[in-house]
Amino acid sequence: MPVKKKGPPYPVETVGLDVLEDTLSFYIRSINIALSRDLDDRLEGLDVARGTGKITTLLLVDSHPGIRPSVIAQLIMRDRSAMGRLVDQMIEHELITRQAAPDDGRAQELHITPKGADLARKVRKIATKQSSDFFADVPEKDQKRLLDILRRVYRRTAGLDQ
Amino acid sequence: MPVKKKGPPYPVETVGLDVLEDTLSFYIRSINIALSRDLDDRLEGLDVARGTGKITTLLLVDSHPGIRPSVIAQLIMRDRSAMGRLVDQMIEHELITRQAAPDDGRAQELHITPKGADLARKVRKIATKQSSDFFADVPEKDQKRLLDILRRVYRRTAGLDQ
DNA sequence: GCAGAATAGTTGCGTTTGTCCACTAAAAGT
DNA sequence: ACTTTTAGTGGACAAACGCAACTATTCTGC
Repeated sequence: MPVKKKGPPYPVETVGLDVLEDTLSFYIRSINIALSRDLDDRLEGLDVARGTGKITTLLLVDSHPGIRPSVIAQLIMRDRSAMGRLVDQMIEHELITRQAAPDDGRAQELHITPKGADLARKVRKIATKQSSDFFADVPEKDQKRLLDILRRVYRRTAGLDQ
Repeated sequence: MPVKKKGPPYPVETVGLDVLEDTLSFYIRSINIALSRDLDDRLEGLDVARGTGKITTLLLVDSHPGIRPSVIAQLIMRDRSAMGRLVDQMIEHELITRQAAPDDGRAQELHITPKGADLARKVRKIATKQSSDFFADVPEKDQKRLLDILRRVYRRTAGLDQ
């Protein structure tokens, strides 16, 4: 007579995910969590940690001198108040500077500092490496495909197209 | 002589995303934000709102009677304390119940309540609909492909394979 | 040139969320 | 028996985000 094994009624490996099994959003959400953790680890101590929007901001300011907070806000899908706080932080860390836009009294222009430019260089390396590490065992072709699809979805969602 | 137009130095539609342009993680993160918001809207008032892990928990408990908190925790990539609080909440809302596992004094078994089962039905509809709505303009074939790829990445990340 | 609408940014507030750590109890390993 | 591992709990803490209200500036239409 077979002995009834102990242990959870549903061992993790065997649990079906119900309808979520076929739901893109579930995977996106989950992978996002893992991705964020992994990235945070790699950014250890780089005063750009918890890099939800800091990274994008840093890179954008670096490659688009004078870019405005509200533009970045839209790209990273945050509201202006959240963006403002982000900018405050980064100024505090001396990564960027803020000045009034010469031609529009309401707006600001952001610029990178030397320290910020330095960090941007490092971050670029880290970000690309993490992305390729993380998806390393996905065949090259699929990665490209994935990238294309997601880019399109993103652009539409962020209101960049049409 | 062309008049210098006013407006941001870099209009949103034209901003390049620097290296992030080709970084899967960036898109995943961004799409995740949009996806979460959209889902929250659709769950308006369904006391499973802010559905980071609630939805998965609800569906899993519904389809796997007696499943253990720690198993769910691993699937949704949370630590046990976060999971515990989640369970508390859901019990509060009378969606699930908690009882000691008969064969293991440390463990618990979760079961769905009628109210929870009801909600699960609704949530299943909503979750699948949102996922297909959101990715509606991605060709069917790509969706399948995307799903396959992401599922594999997820399973590996959650430690379900190997 | 003026009134009203729209836009950029700031601030306060509240809420949520999650992580870290320490602790208890039970089970498994040796 | 002794030690290690696993399941779950509870507290403290921090960070992040969104909403709403408010100011200042610019734009639109008349």
